[in-house]
Amino acid sequence: MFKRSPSLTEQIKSHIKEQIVNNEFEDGRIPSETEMANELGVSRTTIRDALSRLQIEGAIVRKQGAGTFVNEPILQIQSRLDEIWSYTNVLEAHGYTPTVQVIDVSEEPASATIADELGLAEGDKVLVIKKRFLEDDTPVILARNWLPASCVLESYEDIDFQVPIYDYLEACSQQRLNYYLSDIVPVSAKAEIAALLQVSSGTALLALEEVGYNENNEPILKAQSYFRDDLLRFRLIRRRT
Amino acid sequence: MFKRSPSLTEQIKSHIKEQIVNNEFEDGRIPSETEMANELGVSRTTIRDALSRLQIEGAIVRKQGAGTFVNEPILQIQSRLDEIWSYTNVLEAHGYTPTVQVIDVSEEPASATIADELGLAEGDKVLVIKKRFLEDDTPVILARNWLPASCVLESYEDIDFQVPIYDYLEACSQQRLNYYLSDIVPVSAKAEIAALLQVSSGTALLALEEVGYNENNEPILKAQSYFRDDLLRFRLIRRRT
DNA sequence: AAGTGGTCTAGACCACACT
DNA sequence: GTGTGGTCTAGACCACTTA
Repeated sequence: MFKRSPSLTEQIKSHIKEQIVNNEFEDGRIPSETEMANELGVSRTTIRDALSRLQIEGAIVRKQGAGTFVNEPILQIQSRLDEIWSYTNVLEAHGYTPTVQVIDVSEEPASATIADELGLAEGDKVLVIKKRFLEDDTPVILARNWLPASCVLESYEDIDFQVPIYDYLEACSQQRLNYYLSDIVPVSAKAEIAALLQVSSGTALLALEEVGYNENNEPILKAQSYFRDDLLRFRLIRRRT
Repeated sequence: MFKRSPSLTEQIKSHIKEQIVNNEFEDGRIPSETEMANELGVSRTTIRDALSRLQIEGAIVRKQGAGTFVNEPILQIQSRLDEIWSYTNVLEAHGYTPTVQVIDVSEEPASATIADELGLAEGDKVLVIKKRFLEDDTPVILARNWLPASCVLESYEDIDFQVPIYDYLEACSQQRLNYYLSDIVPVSAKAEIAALLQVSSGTALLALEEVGYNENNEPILKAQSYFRDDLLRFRLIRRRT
């Protein structure tokens, strides 16, 4: 029934996830681990691994002695702040069909702050990319990215900056963006930003100030993003630790 | 070397975590799974379970073929928004020794919004608790909680509301708070809130608007919190999914 | 080539929840 | 008591990194 690659566990995870979203389980109760293991012809360990991954995602809850259940409220959330990656995808998940505007691309010497955050020397060249995400001519997100010019292999005029920044990084350097460490900051829109987002000056906006790291935990990217709270709201699950 | 309870896995997790925080690993490299299994006299599965939990916390990274490593940048973060639970603990982690003020406790009929969010009928009694968290007479957090009066077993005048709200819930009802579903909202401080947090009106504040759920995914608590961004900043890790 | 983490099996016993 | 998820074992093979 299942092939070798991707892993059995991953295939079974997808299989169960599909049944969940199709609402195929009575009362949100998922069959017992032993039952599924027999049914699908794999060991219970494999089933358990698949369920563990779904549990981490928040799709299910397990209750010792009682059973495993679909986690309905959490499945409803469209934009979990800890899970967003591409802004385009976030907007699509909200039901928008977004467009991306590249406002400006320039090469600048690194300020002391940016040099410090990216592990560069002050004055080293950095590439600064400004973008705007809109839906129906209404701006929703404003983003600014800084990355070391040393990682840019080709002339940047030739490049399509509409692709997500991490795709660009992977393509033009040998770097792979692994995770962001983000500060969550409430701000009052200053004139420049207010104009670009078409809100009145002083409007409360949500901002992310973040540094992106590669797989060796080296900083490779700084980003600053502003979100219109009236059009896009982020959510989060806070679990007991 | 290890006892039966808590589980072997949990003991080994703590054991490794302790070695990590004490910086006992050369170059942040953790011994191989096989090595630790032999060393500690348990099966490799048990070691792997312990490491998996540390990985979920973000304390380590595993690289197939290479090894397991301490995740230094993530260990540095003091206030991860997805991990906070008690505000008192958050402030302590920031190096403060906070005090808690109970501003007001009252019983009110539920508005339509609150009734809807808590699964009550409009007009049902709810208990409203307002608190303020300070450090050295400087207010840092403002919190308001709504909970169904029906779950309050005793007269609320007798109760010490300084304890975290989830402790109170567990004590006075049979409910256990399992997780919050939180909206992250940037706001401009209105006069009343600005006064209580001692900031000027219009200051950008971070707010959480959340609903707390019990283990059966039933809403049992509504909360609204305001944070002074200049004194307390939340962080988050955004991983690739 | 050697060593690492990733996957998978088959089986055992325990702790807890239902009824 | 019966069935559930939680823990744990011993062993096998695979995929990948490193030297």
